[in-house]
Amino acid sequence: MANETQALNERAQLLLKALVERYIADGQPVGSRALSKLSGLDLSPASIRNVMADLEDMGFIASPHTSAGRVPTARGYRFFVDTLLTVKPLDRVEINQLEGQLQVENTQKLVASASHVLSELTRFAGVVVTPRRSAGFRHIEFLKLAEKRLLLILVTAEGDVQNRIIQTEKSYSPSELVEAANILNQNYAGCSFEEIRRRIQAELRQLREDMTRLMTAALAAGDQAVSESAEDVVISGGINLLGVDDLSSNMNKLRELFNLFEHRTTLLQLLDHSSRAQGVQIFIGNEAGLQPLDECSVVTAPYEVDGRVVGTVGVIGPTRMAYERVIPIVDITAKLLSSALTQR
Amino acid sequence: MANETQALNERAQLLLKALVERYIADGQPVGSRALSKLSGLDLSPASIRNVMADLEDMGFIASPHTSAGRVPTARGYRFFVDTLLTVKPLDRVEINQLEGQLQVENTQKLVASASHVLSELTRFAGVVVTPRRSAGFRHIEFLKLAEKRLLLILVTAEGDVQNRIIQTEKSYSPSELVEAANILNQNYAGCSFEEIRRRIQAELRQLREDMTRLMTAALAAGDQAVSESAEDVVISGGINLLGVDDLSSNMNKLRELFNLFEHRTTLLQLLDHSSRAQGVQIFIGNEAGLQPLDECSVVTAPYEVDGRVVGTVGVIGPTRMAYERVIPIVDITAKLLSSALTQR
DNA sequence: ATTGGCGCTCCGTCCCGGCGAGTGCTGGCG
DNA sequence: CGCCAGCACTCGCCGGGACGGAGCGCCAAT
Repeated sequence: MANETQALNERAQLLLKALVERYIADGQPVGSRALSKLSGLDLSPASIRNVMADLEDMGFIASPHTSAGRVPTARGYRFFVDTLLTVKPLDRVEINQLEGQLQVENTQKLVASASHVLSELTRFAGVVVTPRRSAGFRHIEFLKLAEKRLLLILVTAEGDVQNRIIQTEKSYSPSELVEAANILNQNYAGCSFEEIRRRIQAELRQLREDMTRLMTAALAAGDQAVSESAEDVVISGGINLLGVDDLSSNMNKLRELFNLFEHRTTLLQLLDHSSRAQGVQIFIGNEAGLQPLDECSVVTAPYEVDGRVVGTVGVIGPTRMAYERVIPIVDITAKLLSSALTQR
Repeated sequence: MANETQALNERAQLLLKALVERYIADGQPVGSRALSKLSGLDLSPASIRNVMADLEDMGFIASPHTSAGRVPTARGYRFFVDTLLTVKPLDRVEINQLEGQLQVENTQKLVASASHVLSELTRFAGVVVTPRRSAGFRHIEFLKLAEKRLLLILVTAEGDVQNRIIQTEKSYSPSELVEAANILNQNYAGCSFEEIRRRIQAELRQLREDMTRLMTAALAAGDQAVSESAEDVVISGGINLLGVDDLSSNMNKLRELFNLFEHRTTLLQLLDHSSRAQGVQIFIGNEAGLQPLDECSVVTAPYEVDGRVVGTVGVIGPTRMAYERVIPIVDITAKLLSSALTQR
């Protein structure tokens, strides 16, 4: 009677599955009566109730109050996604549509559109962690805007472009600017800023002092530009969560959630953490360890460039979400993003 | 008795002012009793009621239901901001703080931070229309990413940077790329893409065909990059509106509002429209002509570069907002943005 | 082991009445 | 004629009580 703490016979699993599916479908607590019809098993409501009582004891389901039906707990969802869920992969047509939505013009657009696609397809919030950059640059360029005002343009190793305005102490001529850029491009492309700064002191003693100063200023600005835009998380369609009744009933919860969205760093930690695993990963309710998310699930997948993981995509929605749909969407989006970035 | 349709004697104005101020302060309908204490006038509630009845007839105030106090109508607010309101300008300290929050590293950051500052200071939604660009470019550059894959970098006349990936049919050598960039920079910097495309056909017949093809491709991509990023509106802190009780009670209204935020173009029209006027402009409730905004006010001000209006900043909040604070904030932000952009 | 039946618990809804706030009106006063 | 005290009236906002429905747990019968 008491040693079924771990075991879960087939019947119980079937019923749990039916219950979760039903609850996901219409959001109402599921009663024994409804379950007896749905499950496919030929059992009376009374028998079902016994099983449900067991499931409740084991912590898979719970009743919101004495006489409502049962609702899956976080643990129930966990078991569901781990062993009961059957995901049907997206068909070709859907994948093509999805791919068509990605804007490949440049990295920023790509990331933004990926996030947007996730939110559109799931009608929840889409998140994408921007790709980690390697430390160096591929190309650097100066452009004179005004007397003592330069525009620094910097192409990262990944092929996206940063820019920054630099104030200088003296006015450099266009040819000086070209020269400085050439030196940097020819000798130091691909090195980390840290490294360059060390080497430049030693190697360029023969240069005029003002040139060295220009270059150090440029390197500082470049370093800052790259590190500042380092890792960020792009969130789309947070507004969709307003339309989710599970969440929009708790106005306060909702506010906490949106506050979390503003504090990017916290979210970043969670998503970064998940980029160590491979494949789709799911955090249900408090598993994420973030209180504002305790009625939410986060479905994530890492994406890569040339086989190296550089970021994470994901969806944030209510625990009561259609996992069998969301999971493949996140999975495919990560793969499409990987391949779009790898062609660079 | 009936010909005060337009006139509004001093007493009525004073009472209207007191009523609006009180209502803005605590959001409760204001009764005659409260008003008699607040107004400063030595009048009994009964007399006040007479005046209030007149104000109601004239459409300045209304009662939510038979026996609540009165609430300003859109027309009431309008009269209030037009003739009763006394704005106190921000003091130096606040202006300095505000200025410190603007991130001048580049145009995108500047615009984003301006929008953010607006939302932080007012605790409503901040909006900024990105600066209109002139049609041409200042500098153009090609960078080879892979065999048939180029990165096009384009600095606009305003000094900000666009980038775009171009697929080419043949593989160009680095020196060819430099040559093409030089031709474009030396001959056509500052011209509109339209104009260049016309001239290039005529003037460059002597060039090899593949060079012309490269340049036309670059021009097309550049044109697209510039026109696509043409005018957009950056919204910050829309979430703040969740915390505004006036709005968060009507879940549906709120959703409509956020939908509006997603449809940037509609908002853009409104804000563009307002950039024709000069100085701070206010749209109260339905004055904006947008149904989702009928319980909101929009406070806007145009900003300029070198004396030419190029965009608009603004705040979107509930009609019940502290206009005397919001107006100077929007005003100053527009001015700071103007001066930050003009120094380029 | 399964099941029908019974009693119980709890939620959601509706209805009702009291309370408080605020109004409109009237008649009296300076 | 302007002002004001008083009064009756109208609503919205609770809080309490009744009712129907859904669902459960338990038990006895099969």
